[in-house]
Amino acid sequence: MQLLKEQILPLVEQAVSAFGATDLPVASMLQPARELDQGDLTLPCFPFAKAFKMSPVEIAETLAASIPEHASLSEVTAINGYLNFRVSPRWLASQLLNGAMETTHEVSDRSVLIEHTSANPNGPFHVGRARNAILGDTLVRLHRLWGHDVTAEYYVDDMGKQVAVLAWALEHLSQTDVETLLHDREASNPTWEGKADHQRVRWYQAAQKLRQDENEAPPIEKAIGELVHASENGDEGVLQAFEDAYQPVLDGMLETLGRLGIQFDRFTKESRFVTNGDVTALMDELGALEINGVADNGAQFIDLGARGLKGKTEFFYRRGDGSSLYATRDIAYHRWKWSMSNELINVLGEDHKLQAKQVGLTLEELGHQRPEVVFYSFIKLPEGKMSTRQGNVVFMDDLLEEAKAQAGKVVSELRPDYEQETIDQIAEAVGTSAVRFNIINVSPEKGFSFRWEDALSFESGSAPFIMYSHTRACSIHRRVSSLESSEGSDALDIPDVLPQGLVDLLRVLGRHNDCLRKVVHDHRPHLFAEQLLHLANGYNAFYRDCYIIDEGEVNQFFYQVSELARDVLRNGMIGLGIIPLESM
RNA sequence: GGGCGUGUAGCACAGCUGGAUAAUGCACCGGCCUCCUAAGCCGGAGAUCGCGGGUUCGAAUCCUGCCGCGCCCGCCA
Repeated sequence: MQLLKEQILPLVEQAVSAFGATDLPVASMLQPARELDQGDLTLPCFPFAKAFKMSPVEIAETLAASIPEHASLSEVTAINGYLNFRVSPRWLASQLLNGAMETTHEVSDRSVLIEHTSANPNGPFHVGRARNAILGDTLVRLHRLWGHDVTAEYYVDDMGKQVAVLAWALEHLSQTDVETLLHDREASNPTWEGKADHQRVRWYQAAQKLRQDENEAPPIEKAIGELVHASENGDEGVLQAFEDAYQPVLDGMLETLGRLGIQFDRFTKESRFVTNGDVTALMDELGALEINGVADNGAQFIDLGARGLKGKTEFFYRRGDGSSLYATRDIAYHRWKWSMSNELINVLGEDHKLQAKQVGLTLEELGHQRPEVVFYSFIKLPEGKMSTRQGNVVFMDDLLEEAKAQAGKVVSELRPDYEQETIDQIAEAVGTSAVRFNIINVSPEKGFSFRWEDALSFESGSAPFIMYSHTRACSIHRRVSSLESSEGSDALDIPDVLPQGLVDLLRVLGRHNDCLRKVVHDHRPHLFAEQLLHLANGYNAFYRDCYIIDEGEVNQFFYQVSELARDVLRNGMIGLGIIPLESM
């Protein structure tokens, strides 16, 4: 609890220096207590034992006796060698209600560019890709909540083999060809008949099937190879044909993402860096580097072994025919990004780790910084990995429909008096929020198996649990507003003894911005999801212990705490992409 | 073979810049709606923190060796 630490650190430092030791890192040793029933902050005294020639238990006791009383503290105790500090709930309440949470935000003029998702536009958005989008968008939202200026960017892969395959298929295969080729596959869901991503992916899949056929493949490979080659050389006609092929697919994907509340500020096409000459200039620069190397056929690489890369150290950036590679263009893209922003964050799948390292080292070689990268492990189905090519996927569109249907069922049971339109709205909000939360709730590096039952859980550890607490606060707000014609007393009267539920809520609120700070700096949004669960839980206990409206009378102190919690909940939910409904 | 990541109750998952009784949800057992939304609240039971060594006053956390799982090791994207 930074709020408390600022107050008592000088007291603790003074008490410790009274022992005669001056250069001890008291500031970093004074830490949040893990055992919350023991206090809010703790100072383990074990490291002092040697220097002071006393037992930790004695040190803690001596220190406890020498800490003066302070408005922010209700209790200082020594237990088993720990010096524990308990915050004064009254002090905490007055701090929080007087805007302490506003001022703990970081003041910064940094502009942050977060690139995420950037999925190849070759088919509908599936759950396997969802971790990138949800993680990335949550980072965007949380940085904004913290006060950063953020640009969310999608890098459009508009010139690779995947788009070439799509373009080729749309040009050369008829609907009948496609359906014949895919006769043994599941038919496409009629719900999405009008959605281009769902339609065109069939062409893509059919082409992939043809490419596996020994007899059919050679001429197709040749044609596709020529297309790729032309695109890499900046052939505008081919690039235009590619765009015509993928843009409707991309639009369909973005529609799906929009339903999850995910939006982008900018789309940057890969081909841009080829056609504007950046890639050529980059390759010339790389060629002049000391660690540049040339292969037998004229292909060029730089040797990153001397820069700490292990394993295969040659990093190829130019083919024998002089054309660029994906990674080369990625480096050009990053140089451009550095010209736009002073902090770069990329969200990438773990399969990109090596590539990201190569790109980062190369950027450093060119005198740039490397971007920060958030890696995540793939989402699998219980049956195995998802793949658009093999058709083994759960489409996000289907997941969201199912989530909405399940949520709708719950709402109709719980609120039989609601009208259908209201039920639909709530169900949509609950469904999409639950899906986001289910994915953001676990740390990115951890493997994740998608399970319907988890994604559609609407109970305690879920988004609806948080949403529900928020609606309770909203309900109170509505009632109080309707009761009060004029504002109540202005001088706030904080009672001497506060109910436990209230104290616990204040403590959760007191830690809230500590959590957000850590989450934004370390790129670990799942910890913020956990914080919001604690906050919702804290609000529920407060709600149980404190009757804000008792026999028609509004307890102003309770109400202000409720309003603060409502505001923090709301902003936190927006930060996670959970929709803050006012009733449900 | 090499590199990176991961392994915590029946299931899922937090904690990993070393610190107290390892947190939370699901499932399981029991209690709470004549009072602000019970999608809630309270209580109970459930864990040799993958296995073996080491460092330390103290190890889920750091080091090391095994084992399981995932990803990567293209002049593909």
